[in-house]
Amino acid sequence: MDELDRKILKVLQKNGKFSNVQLAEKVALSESACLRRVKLLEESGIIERYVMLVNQRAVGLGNNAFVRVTLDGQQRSVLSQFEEAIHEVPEVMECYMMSGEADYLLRIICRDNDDYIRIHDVLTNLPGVHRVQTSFALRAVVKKTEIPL
Amino acid sequence: MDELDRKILKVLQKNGKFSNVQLAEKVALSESACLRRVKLLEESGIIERYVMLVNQRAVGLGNNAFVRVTLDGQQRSVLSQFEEAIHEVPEVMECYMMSGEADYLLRIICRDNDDYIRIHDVLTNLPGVHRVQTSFALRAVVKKTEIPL
DNA sequence: CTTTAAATAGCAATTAAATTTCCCATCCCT
DNA sequence: AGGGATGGGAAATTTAATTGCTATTTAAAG
Repeated sequence: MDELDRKILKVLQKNGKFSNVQLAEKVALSESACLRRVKLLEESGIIERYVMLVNQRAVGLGNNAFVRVTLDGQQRSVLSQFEEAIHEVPEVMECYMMSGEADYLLRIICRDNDDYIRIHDVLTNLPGVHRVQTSFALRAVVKKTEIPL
Repeated sequence: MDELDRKILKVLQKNGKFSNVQLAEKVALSESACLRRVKLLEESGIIERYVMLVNQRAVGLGNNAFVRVTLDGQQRSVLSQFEEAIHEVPEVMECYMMSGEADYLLRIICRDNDDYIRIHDVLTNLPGVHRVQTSFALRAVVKKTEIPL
């Protein structure tokens, strides 16, 4: 990964729709060389995938809630049962196993209060869940997918 | 937004690289009709943008930390100064204004402990910052960009 | 330093594919 | 029945991906 690769990644992180031709121009490289590099980045797994981003607000899912989950215990079986189950909850956008107080931290999205109640209920009844505590986001100040290179 | 639009969004959220031809086939629609719908979704702002996702781990930024920030006060000027400044910190992937305890919750990415110390220092010295408390993610269990439709 | 080998860039031509446009048909709601 | 919205098909245009080869650069070894 040299400077050119970083340049390519930066451009594509901003706009994944650029054609190889456009990209080549932006990074000041020939088309063939540029394509070669992109392919390598894809194969190496540095480039994970290309996606389209939907505006949460525009589809009525503008509310973000952070949920701290504590489990009944920390045995491997309890954890993996919970983790398997959490994958199936579509409103969970992120789920991290945490150090400190709670066992997991989730970001979930919801339409409104009633919707949250429904999801809260789902979470509460997931296997191994002991306690869930929620904090609501009032506003998203920063929301990026571009990682600094 | 009817069922067809949702179908289109679902497909494109999974893979933003599909050509209109491929997409049309997947959602069982003619190319022209499909293109028309995508254009409308783009213009309406429901489709926000297309991006390439980099594998955090693969570039050495595999650590996620959650930082709760409390400010000196809640006057509009304090908030907006902080918010403006936080935009300039590249390691901050998400920043939400929160209800409850802390004023803001951030997700930041870092290389390692030393890197975190550096970033912590940056955050601490942002305008208006009173206190920062960090929790580390030990592992990412779920990390999605697809919102349920 | 100089030589050599490997890696990477550039160029150009080919091949293939996708976007866009236009018009007509159809469906649906009032 | 009428009008608005949406779908289908196909042609025309534009654009991009891919390839093979040569030149150049880089890095390592002598």
